[in-house]
Amino acid sequence: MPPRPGLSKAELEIARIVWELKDAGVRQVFEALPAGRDIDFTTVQTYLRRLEEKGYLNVRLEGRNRMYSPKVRPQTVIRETVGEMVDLLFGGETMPLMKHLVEERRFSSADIDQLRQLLDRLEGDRT
Amino acid sequence: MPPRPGLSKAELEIARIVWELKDAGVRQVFEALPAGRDIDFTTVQTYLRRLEEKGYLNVRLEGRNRMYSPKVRPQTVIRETVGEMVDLLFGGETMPLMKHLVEERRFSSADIDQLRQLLDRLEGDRT
DNA sequence: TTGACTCAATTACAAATGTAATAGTATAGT
DNA sequence: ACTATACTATTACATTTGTAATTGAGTCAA
Repeated sequence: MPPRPGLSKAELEIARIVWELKDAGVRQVFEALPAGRDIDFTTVQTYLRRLEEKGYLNVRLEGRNRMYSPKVRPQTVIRETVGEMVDLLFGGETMPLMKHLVEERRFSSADIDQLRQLLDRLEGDRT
Repeated sequence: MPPRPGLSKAELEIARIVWELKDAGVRQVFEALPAGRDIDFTTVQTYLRRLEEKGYLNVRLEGRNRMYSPKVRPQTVIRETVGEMVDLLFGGETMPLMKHLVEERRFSSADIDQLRQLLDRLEGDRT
């Protein structure tokens, strides 16, 4: 169903940086890596190239340099990735994942309130 | 942090079947595959072997046959897998994922109610 | 006892992934 | 013009993953 090959972990990590920067060359992406993420400049290059090959990024030549920008929206990638995980871990059902998250991950009271509001809005929209 | 190598998609698929069957030989796992999942018997064998090598399954000889059973609880695998995905997609924050799920995946009114109850309980327990 | 089966064990192998070295080319400073 | 810089492009390579063929050994039916 996804018209593109899936992203690997490392690719996803790099894609996120490009989403954030909107438009960036290898160097910028490289420098935007979180401190402590020890990875070679040329490795970042490879990931960016693969992201482009897979259809996730646009490339444009800025002089001699390649500038990368998002082609597929984060939301789309998120939807596909989460969907796949729900299939794999929960046989395609979302509720068990929700349950897991609510029970296993820590939420603040503010978070809980926010979630309640989300639910209210959701129900409102549907009715 | 995870003391075991991660699971690949195919391995996860097979692991889920073993969790369900509790204790099963290759043949049983093979037969428990969803109709339409076209995969060779020996491939299932390979996955089971790898799952054992990676420390996710126990093996025991039943006569001449290997019987596999879960060694790591589903909950643990789920926690690790979801955690990794949250890191990768949302920089470690759970709320954006919750938001995504609520907004992008379809929930029935019953689901929504159930979620509310979960939240109530959560808040109750904490207070 | 000889196939037909059923399993397990071994081996295979291409594609994907994580990671990088190397080589080539333009650019900017001296 | 020459060299250090900064990029790009090409190539590499081990590991993991998806998938299976092959080989060997025990078992059952005829």
